[in-house]
Order: sequence, then structure tokens, then C-alpha cells
Amino acid sequence: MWSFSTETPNAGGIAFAPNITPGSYNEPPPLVDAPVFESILFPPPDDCPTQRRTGHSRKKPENHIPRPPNAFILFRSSFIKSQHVSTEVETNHSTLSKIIGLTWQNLPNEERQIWHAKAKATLEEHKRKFPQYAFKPLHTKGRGGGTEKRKVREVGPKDHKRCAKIAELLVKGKKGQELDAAIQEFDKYHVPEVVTRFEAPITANAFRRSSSAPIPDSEESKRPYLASNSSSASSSRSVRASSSQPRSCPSAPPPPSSSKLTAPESTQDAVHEASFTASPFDQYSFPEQTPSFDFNTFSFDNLTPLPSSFTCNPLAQSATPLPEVSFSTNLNGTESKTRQLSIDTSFMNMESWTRSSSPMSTSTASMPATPFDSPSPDYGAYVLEATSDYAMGKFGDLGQYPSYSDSPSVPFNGCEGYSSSASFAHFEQEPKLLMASADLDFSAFMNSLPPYSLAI
DNA sequence: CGGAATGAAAA
DNA sequence: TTTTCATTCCG
Repeated sequence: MWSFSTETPNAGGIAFAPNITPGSYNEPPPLVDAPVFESILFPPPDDCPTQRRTGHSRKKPENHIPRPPNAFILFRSSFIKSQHVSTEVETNHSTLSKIIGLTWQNLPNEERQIWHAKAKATLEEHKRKFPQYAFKPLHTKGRGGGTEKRKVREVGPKDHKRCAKIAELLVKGKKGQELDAAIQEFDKYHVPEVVTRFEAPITANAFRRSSSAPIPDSEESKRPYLASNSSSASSSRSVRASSSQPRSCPSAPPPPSSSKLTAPESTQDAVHEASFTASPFDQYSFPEQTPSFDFNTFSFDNLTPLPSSFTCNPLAQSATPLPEVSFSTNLNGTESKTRQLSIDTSFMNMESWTRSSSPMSTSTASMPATPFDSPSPDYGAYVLEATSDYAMGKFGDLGQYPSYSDSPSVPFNGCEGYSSSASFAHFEQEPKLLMASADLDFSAFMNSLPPYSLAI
């Protein structure tokens, strides 16, 4: 794309600073001929056809001279061209920009320095080629009788987890087909964070078109609860967690304390909380037989060391059949904190969750009456979905069951001081087992749930 | 055409 | 300090 000079930058007349012995210099290392024994993660291309952009039907003047690309743009361009991330993993370039941005930040300084040098060289050549060029940005922002404000950071991170994971794998050297396999494995258990308020309904087709969604395999998925779906409904067994996840997110904020509940530092969460001061559970009419589960009396603190799996049904004495809650943990080594919660909803009374009685009908007055463009029938299976800032997963799995998440993110009753939210997911087929994974404090997550959250 | 990233340069 | 625009291409 851009013509890089593959010769060493020193060849252009740049000399070493005097009185520095070759063995002592360390500040700006000779970029190219430095003996980099660690193989460069994303080596720049050797051949550069010097093509100037593809035939864009851009509304640029014929003689428009584009800006010289900066280091990141050069890196991104090369990254895209070399297809380190195959289209199997990601095709959307907005998401790719996220991934490449994260990769760029995690890149070793020496390697980033290479691209900065390339940007410098490109700039020099640009100046040589277009001596009269001057960057003249058009400030088309005049208050000319129009609605200003347009650059609102509206949409939250679509799936930062996945992007961070990809970037993490990239800087570890995984790319291409090797990356495909790793991400495929990741997608099997990863719960996409796509629940946002007031967004367009997530329909089945829309979700499949979603960029961050794993490509749906026509065959039956290997997701845990699907497998358990085919098994006997009465026995909800433990769900195997993904074998081992180092879970080291370099760029992610430090995880909150597992013992205490702190206020969310994210301003967006604060907005969420401020937007919904009223509890929707008071407005919505839940099924009358909605039982309650007292998490205050049920403690998970004695789960250390956690059993490999155990099942509890604290409401077994109740007349109505109730969801069975089973917890399973995988203790792979000492630092495995990934635990999973599965709820067997096979005996859910779906009749009581008709569309009319569902909170969705009241909370989405502005939504289209039939927000599902999928031709598949509407089973009307509304499932209470719960998330919290400390639980990294949530009930329901949009990856497996394309669901309509109309989530009025609301603070839970009786849980003040931190932000948690509830949402309602719609499943196009009757879910037998819902899953949630909590990577951090499972006990805090469970305690954050409202009593009726399990009374699905 | 907006988005999604980082960064250089102009306003 | 803030805005533009370099690259890329899908929706």
C-alpha cells in the first residue's frame, strides 16, 4: 500500500550519536538492524506496490492529496492486509479497529517503534513528493442552523471481552488459523455482552448478522446446555466450564473486590442507574405464584474449597415445581475462579409468562409490537435475565438462543451501593437450561439477585 | 456514509 | 483543547 523503505534508516544519513559505543546505546534502538531475537509479532510487508487507495467513489477533489498515515494507520493497514485475524473470527472493520487498537497498545514498545519509524519515513517521502502539501482540515462544524451534538458516545462496548481476548492472543503470537481455533473455543463459552437499553431489538437475523457473533454452525452446537437440553429434563447436571482460562486482561480495569460491593466506576453504569430510579418490579405484575428465594439466608461462603458440583433446591417443599439451581465449579489448578450457574427451567410454567403478562410489554411501549422478524414462532418464553457488575456472565446466552434483550437496566431492590441490572430475554425456543458464569465473586453475584429472579 | 481504532496537525 | 483525517469495508 505504502512504499516503505526496507533499507535501514541509518542508510539515509542518520548517524549514531557520537561517543556512544555500539554496545552501550539503548535509548532509540536502531530499528531495523537491531538484533531482535524475539520474533516480530507483526512484521511489516517487504513489498509495497505503492498503490494509492482503491477506487473509492469519494467526494474528494481530483487532486486531493491524502494525509500521510500515522504509525497506527500504517500498522492497521498492514495488519488487515496480512489477515492476521481471519474473516472467520471477525470481518467487521469497526470491530477490527477495536482489536487492532488493543493489539497496538499491548504491542512491545520496540515493535511499535518500528511503525513510528515507518510513519516518519512515510512522512518524509510525502513531503518530498508533495512539497506544497499542507493539512487543511475543514471545520464543518459551524453553528449553521442545525442540530449540533452528534458525536455522542451512545453505544457501549459491544463485546469488549471478545476483542480483548483476540488482542491478547495476538500479542501472544497466535494468529491465523491458530487464532481461529482459540477464538472458536472462546466463543463456545463466552456470553456476549450485547444487552443494552433502547437499542434496536436483537432479532435472530440481526444477531446472526452481528459482527461480533460467532459464525453460526448449521449443526448443533456444542454448548453445554444444549447438550443437557437433549438429556433428561429432570436431571440438571453440572455444566463443565471452559477448561482453563488464564483471564489476564491487561487493558481491562482491575476486577472489583470480591468481598465487598463497591460502587461502579463506570460512568455509563451510573447513567444506567440514574435513568431507572424506580424499580420495575413494582410496576410489573409477576405471576402470583412467584415464590421467593431468600439469598440472605442461603450462603455460599462455605464453598471453600468449592465442590466440583452440587445442586440445591431450597424451595423443594413448595407445592409448585420450581427451578432447580445447580452450581458447578471447575478447579483447574489454584487460580481457577470460573464458576458457572445453571438453572434447569424445564418445568417452567410458560403459560404464566405470556406476552401480555410479561414485563416486556410494559417496558417497551415504544418498541414495535412484534419485534421479532424471525419467521420462527414466538414461544413467549420470557426469562428473567440478571446481570451484575461483578458477574461477568448473565442468564441466557444470546449466542445460542438469539434473544431479544429488552433490558431496562434497573437497580435491584435491596441492593444499594452498587449497580446491578435485570433484563428480560426472549428465547425463540423454550429454554431448558440457562447459564450464567461468574468469573469473580459468585457469592456476590448470587446475593445481588432479587428474590424473584429465580422464580422464572 | 457512519463506525472503530490512534495519532499528527490545524483551528 | 478540540476537530479533522489518514486506512478499511461492512451494514
